[in-house]
Amino acid sequence: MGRPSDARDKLLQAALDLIWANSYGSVSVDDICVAAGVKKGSFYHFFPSKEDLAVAAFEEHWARDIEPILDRVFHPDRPPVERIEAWCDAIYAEQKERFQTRGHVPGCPFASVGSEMGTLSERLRRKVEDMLERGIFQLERTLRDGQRDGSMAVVDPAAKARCLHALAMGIMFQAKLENDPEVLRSLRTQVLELLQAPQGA
Amino acid sequence: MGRPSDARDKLLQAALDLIWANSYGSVSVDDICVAAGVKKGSFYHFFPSKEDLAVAAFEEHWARDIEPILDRVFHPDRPPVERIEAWCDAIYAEQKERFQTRGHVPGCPFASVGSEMGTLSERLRRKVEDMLERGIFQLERTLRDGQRDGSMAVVDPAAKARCLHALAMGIMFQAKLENDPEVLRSLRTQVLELLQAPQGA
DNA sequence: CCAGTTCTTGACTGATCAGTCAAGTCGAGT
DNA sequence: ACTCGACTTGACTGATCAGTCAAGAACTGG
Repeated sequence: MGRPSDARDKLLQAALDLIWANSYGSVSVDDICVAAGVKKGSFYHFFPSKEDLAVAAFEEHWARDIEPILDRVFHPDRPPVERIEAWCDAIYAEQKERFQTRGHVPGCPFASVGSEMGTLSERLRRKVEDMLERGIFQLERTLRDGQRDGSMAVVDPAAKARCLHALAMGIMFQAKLENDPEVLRSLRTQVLELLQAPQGA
Repeated sequence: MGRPSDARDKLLQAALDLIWANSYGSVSVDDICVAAGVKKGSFYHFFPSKEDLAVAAFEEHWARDIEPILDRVFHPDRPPVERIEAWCDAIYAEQKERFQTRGHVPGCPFASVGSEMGTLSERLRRKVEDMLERGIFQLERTLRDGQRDGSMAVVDPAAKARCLHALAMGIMFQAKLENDPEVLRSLRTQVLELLQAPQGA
C-alpha cells in the first residue's frame, strides 16, 4: 500500500560510499541526498537522523557485502590455514578493487568511523564494536580448529584472534595512509608467520 | 619586538587536546579558541587555517611529548628486547593515564586523524605519514640490533617493524573502541610472542 | 473510482561553520 | 617618551549545517 520507492536503498548506498571514501563528519546530509538523487524531505521520511542512516548503512553493508564473503572464506569445510589465507586475500582484493575504481585505498569503514566517532556517538561506537566482534568471532573459531588439528601453533585462540584482527586493521590503515594497496600483501605473510604455519601457494 | 603573547602555545595545546579527545572534523576553530581563551582574530594572526594549526600541533606534540619518551625507550644502551617491552609499556601507560584523567581511551592521535582525513587533506596525510614513519624507524633499528645479537627471531627487520607498528595501532584502536585501557596489556604479550623472545618481568 | 497511506517536493529555520577586517592596545628598542 | 611593529578585540560575511513542515502526488486495496 502507499507509494513505492527505492529512495531508502539509494540513500543507504550513497551514505556508505561517501562515508567510506571520505569520513563521517565530512559528509553532509545534503551530500548524501544529492548523490542518491533524493530530496532532503525524503531523507527524513526514511531516517530520523544522519546517525541513524549511518548505523543502517553499516548493517546493510555487512549483510549484503561482507557476510556472504565471510561465509565463503570461513567455510568449515576448508582447512583452517586456508581460511586464514583466504581472509587475508579477501581483504587485499577488496581494498585493491576500490583503489582501482575510485583512486583511493579506503581502509576499513568500520574502523575509520569507529576511530572518528567512537568517543562522540555511543550508538555508532556500539555498532562498530558489534561489526568487528563478528569478524573476530570467525577468526577465533578458525584458530580453535587449527589448534585442534595441529596445523597452527596457537595457545590462546581468543587472544590471538583479537591480535590478528588488530594486525589487519593496522595494516589496512597503513595501506590507506600510503594509498597503496600493495602494502596489504604483507598481511598474509605476517599472519602466517605469526601462526607459524608454512606458507602455501 | 612588539607585544608578547602565549596565545600561539595555548592554541596548539588546546587543538591537540580537543582533536585527540574527539576528532578533527568535530572540533571547530571556535571550540579551540574558547578552550585556549583566545579570540578568533588572534587565531588567524598566528595560523592561516585550521589545517595549519593541526599540522603545527602534531609537530609540537611529537617534539615536546613523544620524542623525549622515544629517546629513552629506544636508547641504544638498552638490550633490544627491553626496548620493545618499554615501547609496549609506554603505549599502555600513556593511554591509561589519559583514560584516568579524561574518561576516554583516546587512541593514537596520528592514526585517528590520518584515518579520518587521509583522503581529504594531503597535508595532514603527509604529516601523519611522517610522524608514524619516525616510530617505525626506531622499531626497525631495534629489530636489527636484536637480530644481530640473536635475542630476536627476525628475518626481515623492515617488514617486521611495520608489522609491529600496525599491530600497535590496531590494538590501540581496539582499546579506544572498547574504551578499556586494559586491552593494551595484550600488546606486550603478543609482540614478544611474535618476536619469539622469552617474556621478561 | 475512491479512500487511505506512503512518499515527494521545495521552501524554510536557526545554528554553526571558516575566515575577514579595521580599529585599538600594548610593550620593547631607541 | 615616543614610535613602530606585534598582538587583541569584536563585529562581520556568506556558506553550509541538521532538521522541519505543509501541501501535493502517486500508488494500492477495496
